[in-house]
Amino acid sequence: MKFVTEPRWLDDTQQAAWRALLAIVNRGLPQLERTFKAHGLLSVHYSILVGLSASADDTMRLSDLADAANVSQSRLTHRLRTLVDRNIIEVTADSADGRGKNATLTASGRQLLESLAPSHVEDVQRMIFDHLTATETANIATGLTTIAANLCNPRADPEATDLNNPTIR
Amino acid sequence: MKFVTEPRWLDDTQQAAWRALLAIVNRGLPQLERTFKAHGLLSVHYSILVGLSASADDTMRLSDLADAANVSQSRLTHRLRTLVDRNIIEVTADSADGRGKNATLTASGRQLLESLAPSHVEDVQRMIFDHLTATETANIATGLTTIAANLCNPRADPEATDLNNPTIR
DNA sequence: ACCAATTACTTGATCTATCAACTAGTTACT
DNA sequence: AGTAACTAGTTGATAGATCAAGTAATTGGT
Repeated sequence: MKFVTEPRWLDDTQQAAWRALLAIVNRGLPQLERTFKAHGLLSVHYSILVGLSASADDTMRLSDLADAANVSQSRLTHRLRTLVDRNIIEVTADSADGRGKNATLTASGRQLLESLAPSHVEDVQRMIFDHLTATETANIATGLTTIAANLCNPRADPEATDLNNPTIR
Repeated sequence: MKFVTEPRWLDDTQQAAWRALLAIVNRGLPQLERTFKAHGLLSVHYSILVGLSASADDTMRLSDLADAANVSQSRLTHRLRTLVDRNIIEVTADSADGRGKNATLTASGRQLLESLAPSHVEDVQRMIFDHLTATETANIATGLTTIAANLCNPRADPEATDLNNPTIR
């Protein structure tokens, strides 16, 4: 006798949510990419600029920036090349920690971000929020935020979960 | 005097929703990919199998299949290669329309799908729905479905919008 | 019946993502 | 102080995504 558990299939509501999410990701997001492509950039580049601009001095440690932009360090390194070459950001060695580097938004980088932002937010509004009531938006924000909060950090050690913490009393 | 409209910036709620969505896409979905990678497949492949299995006779026109899987025809063609080579699906010319082709799930293809599905839905449950109440799930389903319904079909002609239809009366 | 326009799908070039392996600097332990 | 383990970031190989251009069959207008 085998003890295989019956799969926890998605119910109709879950299916609808999941299918819709996949549609948004696979059809919607590529549309947003095109706005950036028109400027020779990717959405990753935009996320990097946004991440930096959110910092007080437009400067961030690369590892923190990767985290803010939801990308791996490797991917950040690769995508950073373009931005440095075009003088959109500058990367300097960290004086305190010889391993670390800091990325800073240049003046023209900030200018670029500010020129890109309006059309991007307009794209997002048209694609996403124009179709929702304020209540629906709030509901989605609540749910998605909860989900996002429970995603483990890609940079975090897989072993670092405390699932195996028995808490002996 | 310039007539530039002030950008429709995202409010706090919208920002939260959008940031959470990006986190789910950029951190969560790659995790799901890994389950498929363990079987030498991509999530695209899985979508293709799901699309086919949803059809009555496990058969679909390639263009319909691309639509069901939310991918371009080109991408479908490229990804189909693996599936055909491994005898997971079969592709045959359509007798009625000489241009068209039909993809069919083979017996071993269906078997593969059925072996993959349980771990995949478990992944989705753990990542998404385990963190939501039934009400939250329903709310998200409603909102995301509305958004998805308003995404234009990637296969549709960009000129085909009726925005320029003056409706002279 | 003809030919232009459209549809269905494929191809190949180019760019992007991922992953494992690598360098180098830092921390912690003894 | 010496060294093992860890952290920060880079690199390069491989594979996937995208896009424009291609082939071939079909439709529609005259």
